[in-house]
Amino acid sequence: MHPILKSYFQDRTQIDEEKLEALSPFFKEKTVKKNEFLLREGEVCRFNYFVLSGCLRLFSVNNEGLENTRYIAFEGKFGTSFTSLITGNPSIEYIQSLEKSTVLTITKDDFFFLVENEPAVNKIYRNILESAYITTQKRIYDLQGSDSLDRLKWLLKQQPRIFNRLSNKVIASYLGITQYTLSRLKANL
Amino acid sequence: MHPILKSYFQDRTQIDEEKLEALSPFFKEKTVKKNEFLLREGEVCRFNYFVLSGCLRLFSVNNEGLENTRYIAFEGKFGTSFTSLITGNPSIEYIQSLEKSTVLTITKDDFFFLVENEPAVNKIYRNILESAYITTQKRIYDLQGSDSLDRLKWLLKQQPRIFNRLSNKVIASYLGITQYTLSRLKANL
DNA sequence: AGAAAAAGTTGCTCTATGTCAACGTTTTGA
DNA sequence: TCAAAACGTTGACATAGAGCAACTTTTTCT
Repeated sequence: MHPILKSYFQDRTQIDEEKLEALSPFFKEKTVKKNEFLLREGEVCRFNYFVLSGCLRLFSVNNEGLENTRYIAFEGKFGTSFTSLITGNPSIEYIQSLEKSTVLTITKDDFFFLVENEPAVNKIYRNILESAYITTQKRIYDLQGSDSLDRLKWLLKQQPRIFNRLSNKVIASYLGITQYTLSRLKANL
Repeated sequence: MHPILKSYFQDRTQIDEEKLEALSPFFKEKTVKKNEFLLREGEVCRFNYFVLSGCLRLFSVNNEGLENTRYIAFEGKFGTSFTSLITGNPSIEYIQSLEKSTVLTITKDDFFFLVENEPAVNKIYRNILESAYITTQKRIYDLQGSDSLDRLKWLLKQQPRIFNRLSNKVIASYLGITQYTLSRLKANL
């Protein structure tokens, strides 16, 4: 098993080496170019992705054609459209690599089979959902109750990788503001 | 076991009657007055709540003293500050009843004990987290990418109970707008 | 039932942020 | 490596929604 995924499991479960190796074949390594799409709006999501290097972003396009970014998965994180994966409905969001990336892919069926039958994967899945809950709770309150400058300051402090590695356009779409506003805020920091 | 909670389990798991009855003693019925607080900001959350009648809201108060509502749990739903329950950290949000309500309470320790040891409760917890994921994904995109009127229309269609049973003040705090704006939007619907 | 408090409405004004256009800089890809 | 495209910045202007105040209506509490 790839050492980054191995650490991920060992940090979150008490799984033994033997079981870890048994999980390994479910994950296939895949290289994706910068800006490549792993999922488009309207498609049913069929994979869960674990990022080894690079990063993936989850975003949607609203009525006016503007992009809104919901989540960035950096190296050492799972990232997929769980909503589509869980419901089997077509995705309302896109998955796109923002850098040349390497990911491990596991199919939806394999993933949920392991969730049901392998306690360590059940635990991992619970952990993913719990982490998502915690970060989105904060995110909803931020989007409802903070102005752009406070959101930017928070990003700078709590998510420096987003600020340092990604384009202004993506950062703005993550903060829920235009690139123009972001550019002005940065000039006044 | 209370019939509403029983249906909740039976709709989501294949648990048998005997096991259901074994779970029953973990849940204690509690009556709460309208506007009563079950959790305040800064307190560590110690319970999970299942609403039998009435409703609970989860909200926070921002820097300027304005309330932002994140979630409303109506009858037949679990509602608590899972972030505080999971992390053990003091809550950043309040839990308040908006109507005279009856809830079943289960302690944090009992709840997580059952999540680990009773497959049906593990499944229920997974289901709660998955539902939260699905609704908050949509909510983030709405807050980022729709204007107030579109959010109101969506609420009207998708969450009529919120629109019909709750005060304008609460509805506004759920939509992330002021009560003034909501009042004007309603006049123009 | 009736006083007091809370909630809702509406006019006026203000402000943060969006929109559009122009222009310089960086990145991309043949 | 160089042209084209994408990205970033900034000014001028537009606008959705906030803030405040005055007033009416509804709810709460004793």
